[in-house]
Amino acid sequence: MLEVNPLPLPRVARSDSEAGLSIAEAARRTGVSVHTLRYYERAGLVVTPVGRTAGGRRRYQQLDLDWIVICTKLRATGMPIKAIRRYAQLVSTGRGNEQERLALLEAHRAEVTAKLAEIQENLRLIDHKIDVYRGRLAAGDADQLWAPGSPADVR
Amino acid sequence: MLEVNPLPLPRVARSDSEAGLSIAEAARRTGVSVHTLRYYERAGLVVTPVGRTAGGRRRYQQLDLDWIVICTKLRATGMPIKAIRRYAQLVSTGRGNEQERLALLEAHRAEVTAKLAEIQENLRLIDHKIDVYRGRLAAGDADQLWAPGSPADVR
DNA sequence: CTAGGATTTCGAGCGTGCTCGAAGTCAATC
DNA sequence: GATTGACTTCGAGCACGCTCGAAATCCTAG
Repeated sequence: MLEVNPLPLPRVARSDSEAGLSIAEAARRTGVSVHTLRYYERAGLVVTPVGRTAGGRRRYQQLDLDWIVICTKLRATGMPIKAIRRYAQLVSTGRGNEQERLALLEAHRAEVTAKLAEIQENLRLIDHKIDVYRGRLAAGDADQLWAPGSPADVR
Repeated sequence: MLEVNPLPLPRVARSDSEAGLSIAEAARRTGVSVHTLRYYERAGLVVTPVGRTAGGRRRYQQLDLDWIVICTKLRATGMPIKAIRRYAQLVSTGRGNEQERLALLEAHRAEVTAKLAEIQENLRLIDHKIDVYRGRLAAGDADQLWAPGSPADVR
């Protein structure tokens, strides 16, 4: 767990609405395209509204970036946009819905582990085929152990 | 290949073009919808043309089913339709391209293992969050260890 | 022979998650 | 002020992998 870091604010006036990173810089730091950043915002994935300058430009704070990175990680596990939106809603609503957040995460976790198991299981088929082909090639093309029209296994 | 049967040749018992399973039965046995079976065929995923009755109905043999199951397993690891088509082409072309088949499988294997690693890595975030929420709920809602506006960690 | 269910082809539609483009705004520099 | 480039909104477009539908045909039961 991270420690809360209460001190590091004295430098700049924090309520300055111009403070923060441009969308291009936020994209660079999170590894997400500016298009996708805006899409995520439109899709309701943000917990707290991204700040804006007087002129309407987005200004990203560290918290925004952190949340976006969390979103990308959830996406990387296959969590659908809708589920992330729901989770974001729960988080932004604040305390009192921890039970539902937990349920959402647990449900997704179950899907991920099931998917992992499925992939791993089917990866064995690929490994097996790779072994077969390596064996065939090592033995030389002409020397076929199996007849043509042979078991599906050798395909 | 099947023989055209314009003349009465009632003798050859098993090259009967009516033999084999209906598409509905093939769907039932492979766990793939009839729509998808036809789609896979259109998409060029089949190694050998599925047989037809005189009336034009598909008749699936065991080899066809086996291949379809292989396709579903490759799909389950995330192999794109295009790659499966390429692999099917290589297989149906026959001997002499084992090197390319192997390369295709190895390339896909690399993608799968990378994807697995990524999912597993990001699953840790989910596990961590689940732990946090379980801890929070076990400690009682009112007893928050962290302040509101706390680190992204507790979201 | 007729009814009706299964199957055919092939194009269209759908859900997901971006990705792009047009037209306009903002802001820094000349 | 004018130019230039980053940024804005919002709808459209795209890639993928199915999924569906319409109209015609096949085949079996009655």
